[in-house]
Amino acid sequence: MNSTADALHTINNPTETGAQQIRDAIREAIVERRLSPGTKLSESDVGNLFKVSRTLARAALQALSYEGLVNVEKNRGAFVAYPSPEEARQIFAARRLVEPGILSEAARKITPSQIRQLKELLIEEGRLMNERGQSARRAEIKASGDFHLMLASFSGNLIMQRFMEELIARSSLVIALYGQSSVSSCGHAEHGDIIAAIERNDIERACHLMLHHISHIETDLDLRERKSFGLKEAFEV
Amino acid sequence: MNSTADALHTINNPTETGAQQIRDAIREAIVERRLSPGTKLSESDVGNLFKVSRTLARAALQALSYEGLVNVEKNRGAFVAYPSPEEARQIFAARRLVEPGILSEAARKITPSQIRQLKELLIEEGRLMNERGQSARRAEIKASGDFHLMLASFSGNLIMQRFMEELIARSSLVIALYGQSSVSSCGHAEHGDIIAAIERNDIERACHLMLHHISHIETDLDLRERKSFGLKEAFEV
DNA sequence: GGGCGGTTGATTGTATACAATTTGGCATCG
DNA sequence: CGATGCCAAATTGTATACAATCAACCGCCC
Repeated sequence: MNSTADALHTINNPTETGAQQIRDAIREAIVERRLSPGTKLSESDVGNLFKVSRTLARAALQALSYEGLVNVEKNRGAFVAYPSPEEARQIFAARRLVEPGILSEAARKITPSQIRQLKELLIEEGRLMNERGQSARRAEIKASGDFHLMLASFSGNLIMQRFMEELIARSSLVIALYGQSSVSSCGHAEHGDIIAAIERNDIERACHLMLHHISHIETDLDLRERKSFGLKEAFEV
Repeated sequence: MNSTADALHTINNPTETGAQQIRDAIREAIVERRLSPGTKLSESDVGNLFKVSRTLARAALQALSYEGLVNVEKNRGAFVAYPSPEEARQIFAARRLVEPGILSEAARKITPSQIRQLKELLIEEGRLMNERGQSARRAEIKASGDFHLMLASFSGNLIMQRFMEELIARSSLVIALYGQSSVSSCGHAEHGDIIAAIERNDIERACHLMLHHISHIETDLDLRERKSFGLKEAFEV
């Protein structure tokens, strides 16, 4: 769709072995919320869906479990992760812990061209915000995350970049589960403020804004233990 | 060996499927430097060694590649990771970025019992430092890393804990490759200073010490580009 | 009628078999 | 004698087959 954002995901090996393509496809489906948390991903089904053997399906699911997007339970199967409120809190705590540092590093070495890329992403994000439809909503979610990912890539640290990719993907899952308003919208303005602070080289301020931004996202969640998990209990009560 | 430290690694599922045991065994071998960076890990060999099929061997190697301890090259095989100087720098940059935050969080909620655990680990570390022999050296390396891992576990954030495990393991690889003096020794005193700072609740100071500690470890590396990697260039010049 | 145990079906765990790709050597040719 | 191209061995990529485990259902016994 937008080549600038997709470029962020081109950190893999040039040649992708089948399993990785499947992994990427499923991850995208999870992050874009086409697959609901808790959904069972049976190896056979995945294999049939992608026209490959269980071997590759299994490998893809294993890979996703390392990223925390899928839980595989021994002898039970793989399920789209269903983060507990506690897990959700830890994900955002982790983001508060690392994102200021990433932002500082990125801001320190950022080029005008890169600032322009950030602004383009911001515009794209705004455009999608005003569009209607599921597909636009998905793209908006993705663009919103890509802002943080782009900063991570500008930091020049591949390890932190990979970690951020994991955190952003898991955040998306959490928002899908516990998000209340269709709110990621309010994040848009904050992204703009952060860019502005970076541009005038006010790193301190940018970090401050980033922390608030992350907390705002988290505040908008309803993290009460509504574990409908055991659906039996829903009828027992 | 020492149950306190081993407890740190018991964050996995209670039931381990074969591949995970193999993964753990190989990881231990890499981290303890019984396997040199660059060593080829053929699927058949690994399978024969552990008396399992290639399927499980392959799964274990895949898992290790997600942790950055093994590189799998398409159609070429798996090799113990051979971090470039640039990768090494990024690993330590990542540690400087996250460890102060982890330390702050851990110090904030630490209990007297946990402080005692840290001290015990420190004593164990000192004991091993004065012993002779390869086996003691390995245990010392492990104990040194366990100090950081224990702090991460005390932070109460499983996500950061897992990330730290990856960083510590990869640090060990880097030290194996680029370490000069048999130096992790000097780290011992610094660990003690950090504990002391935590104990008198001087978090600011503890973080400061931690940053210096990490930098000291990195300073002791010889990160010059001796990439015999592209061996062509060795003759072109 | 309700709890209990075995049995069946489905799903995962593991091993083996086959296909594709790479690597090194050998023969051939310039 | 050196370079090039092809062939064979070895290794990885993928699919299939078999074993083990789990879940649900049914019948049985209390």
